[in-house]
Amino acid sequence: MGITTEHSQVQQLLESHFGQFEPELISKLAEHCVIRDFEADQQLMRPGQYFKSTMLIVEGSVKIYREDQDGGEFFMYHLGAGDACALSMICATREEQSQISAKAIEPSKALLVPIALMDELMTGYKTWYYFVLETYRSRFEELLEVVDSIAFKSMDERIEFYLKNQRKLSHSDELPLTHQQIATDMNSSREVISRLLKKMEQRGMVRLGRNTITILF
Amino acid sequence: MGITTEHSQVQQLLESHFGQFEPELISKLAEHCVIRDFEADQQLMRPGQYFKSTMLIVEGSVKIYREDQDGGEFFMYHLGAGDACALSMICATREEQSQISAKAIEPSKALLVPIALMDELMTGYKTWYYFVLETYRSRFEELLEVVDSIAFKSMDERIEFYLKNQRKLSHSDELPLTHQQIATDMNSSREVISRLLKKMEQRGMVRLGRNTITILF
DNA sequence: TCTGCTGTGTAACATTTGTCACAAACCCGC
DNA sequence: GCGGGTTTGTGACAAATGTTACACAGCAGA
Repeated sequence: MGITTEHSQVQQLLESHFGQFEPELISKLAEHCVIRDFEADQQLMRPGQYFKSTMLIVEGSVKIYREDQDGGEFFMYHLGAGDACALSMICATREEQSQISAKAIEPSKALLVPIALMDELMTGYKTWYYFVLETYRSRFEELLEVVDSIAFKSMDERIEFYLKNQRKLSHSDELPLTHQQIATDMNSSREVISRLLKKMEQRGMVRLGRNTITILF
Repeated sequence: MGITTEHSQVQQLLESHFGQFEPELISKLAEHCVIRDFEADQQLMRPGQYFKSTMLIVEGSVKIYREDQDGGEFFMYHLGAGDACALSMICATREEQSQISAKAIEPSKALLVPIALMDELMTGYKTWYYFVLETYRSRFEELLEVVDSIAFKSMDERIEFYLKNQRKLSHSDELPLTHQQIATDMNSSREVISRLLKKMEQRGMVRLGRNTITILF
C-alpha cells in the first residue's frame, strides 16, 4: 500500500520494464509519477471509481474482471509488468468512471501517471503514443478472444482456455487453483467445474490434486 | 462498390459527419483519401484480411461481428456515420490481420485513410488524436457490454438487450427482423428465439408480426 | 490424536438451451 | 385463386448447465 516517490527508484523500475521508451520519456515519467504498492488480493480498481491517473504495471500481476450487480464475477485477462490498463488510459483521459475491476493476484507495483500529463506525453513522445496504441490493440484482441470463448465454446472448452491462460501467467503446468476459484472466474458453479475437470482427468488432459491442477496437454 | 475521389465531394461528406475535425484536417483527408461505396449486405472486412487503410463510416451503417471456424456468427455492435472501426485503426497502423467481420446492413460509404497517413495525422492534428482515443474507448465499452450480456445474462435477457440495440440503430420501435436473423446474430437457433419471443409477447413486452417485432418496453 | 475447516466427489433433480420434425400462416408472382 | 417459397408456432426429446444435498478426504491447529 506504500507509495514510492524517489525518482531514481522509479526510473530504475521504468527502465527495466519499459525499455522501449526513449530516455527523455522515462525521465519525464520518473519526475512526475509515483509508484504505488499493492498487496496480494488488493483491489486496484472498482467499478464506479473515477480515475485520476493511468496505471502502468511495473511489478507483479493483476487480474482484470467484470462484476455484475448480483456479485457475479467474470475474469477477462491478466496484466503483468510492462502492461497498462487500457481502460484506465481512456477513462483517465476523459475523467470517466471505471467499468471494470482489477485485483492484484500477488504483491504488485503500479506507476501512476497523472491525467494532466497524458496530452503532453501523447503528442510529445512517439514511443508513448505507440505504447498506448499497442496497449489498446492487445487488450482489444484479448477481449475478442474472451468473447469467442463464451459465444462459441462449451464449458469444457472454456475450462481448457482458462487453464491455458493460467499456464501462460504462471509459466508452469502445475497450477495452484481450487475448483471454486475457477468457478468464480468463469461465473459458473463449483460442482460444474469439478464434474468437467474429472472428465478431463479421465481423458488424460489434467491431473487433479488438492489445490493444484496439472496440465498434461 | 464505386470509389469517389472527387475532393470537394469527399470534403463535403467529411464536414457533415466529422464536424469536430479542424478544417485543415478535413482538407488533408479530402486530399489524400477516397470514399468507397458498399451495397447492402456487402462485406467490408473479413477475418484474415490485411488492412491497407483505416475506415471511417460517412454514410449508412455497418454491423461488426465475429465468426468462428464452423461458420457461427456473433454480432457485437454497429457502426454508423461518424464512427470508425477501432480494429482497422490498430491493425492498419501495424499492418496486421483483421480479427473480425464487418458487413454493410444498408448501402454505405466509408472513407479510406491510407496507413501511411496515420502517423502524421496522429501527431499533427489534435482533433484526430482525440477522435482515435474516443473511438477506442467507445468500442471497448461496447465490447464490455457484450461480454456482460453473454457472461451474466440468460437468453431472454440477451434478446431484450439485442432488441434495444436494434431500436437504437433504427430509431424506431418497429424492427424489421426475422427470428432467424436474431438467432444468427446471437449464435443460437431459430426455435429458441421464437419460443422466447412468444413468451415475451405473452408478458406484453413485444408484439410479433411477420418480419417485424414491435418493442413495447 | 482429535477436531474442525476447506476442498473435492457425486448422485439426483431442475432448468435452460439446442435439435428434430412437422404443421400452419403468410406472401408473392402467376 | 393457386402453387411454392419463406416465416413462424409448437411438441417431443436431447444435451448442457445449474442446484441441492451430503459424504468424505486432506490438512492444520489445539
